[in-house]
Amino acid sequence: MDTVRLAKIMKALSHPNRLELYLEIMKNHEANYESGCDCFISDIIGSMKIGAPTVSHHLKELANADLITTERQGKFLVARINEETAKEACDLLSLAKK
Amino acid sequence: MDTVRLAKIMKALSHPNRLELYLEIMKNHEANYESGCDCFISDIIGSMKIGAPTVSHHLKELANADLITTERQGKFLVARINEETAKEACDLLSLAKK
DNA sequence: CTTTCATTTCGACATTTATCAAAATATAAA
DNA sequence: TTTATATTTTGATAAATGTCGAAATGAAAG
Repeated sequence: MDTVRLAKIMKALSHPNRLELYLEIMKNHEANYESGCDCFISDIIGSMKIGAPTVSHHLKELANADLITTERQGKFLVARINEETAKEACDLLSLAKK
Repeated sequence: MDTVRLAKIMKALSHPNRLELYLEIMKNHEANYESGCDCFISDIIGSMKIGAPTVSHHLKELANADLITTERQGKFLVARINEETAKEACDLLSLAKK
């Protein structure tokens, strides 16, 4: 992985509200992994301190960094964690703790 | 670890030049771990695309996020990786790949 | 078809930030 | 003490960014 791409991933997680959004999606991801349920953005928006336009903007940045994927299901938007990207970023940081 | 602190760590690694600086320190860190040598900033500056003032600024941000520590040795500045911080950040990302 | 609800786009604004040149400081060397 | 080298501070500037309100779009429901 090149430096620019890794920096992009880090940047996507560098803002408190956006990181919180990512962690929230991750929480749903883990909770619903076996049940097969999905993470609906509409459920998350209510619990966050920022408005819907800003959430939409942050979701695009997370998706643009390949940290999540999104898909529309009818009226709603569903988000999923891209495990591979998180793993790549983590692997690089891991070099420091060897 | 709280969200704000983790975001701060990510932010410190979110700029290509600053990330490169961190990785460069890490490289020295690993190369010199056994020999006990240190990472001299003066050696790094020449190989980077940015000037000394900017490097100094980035080092402060890395140190402020607890990603590195710095110490003056005579004329020179020495940087060391704080392994614990990298591990914390990595552990959080690891949640995604379980 | 109209209404309602979820999401996105647009336009704007205030804040942050990366960078550099120039000056200042710190420390070693001559 | 003077000179040379490494780093930091200051001041300034251009660019990026997070946020919101209002308007637009997509899709289901009545």
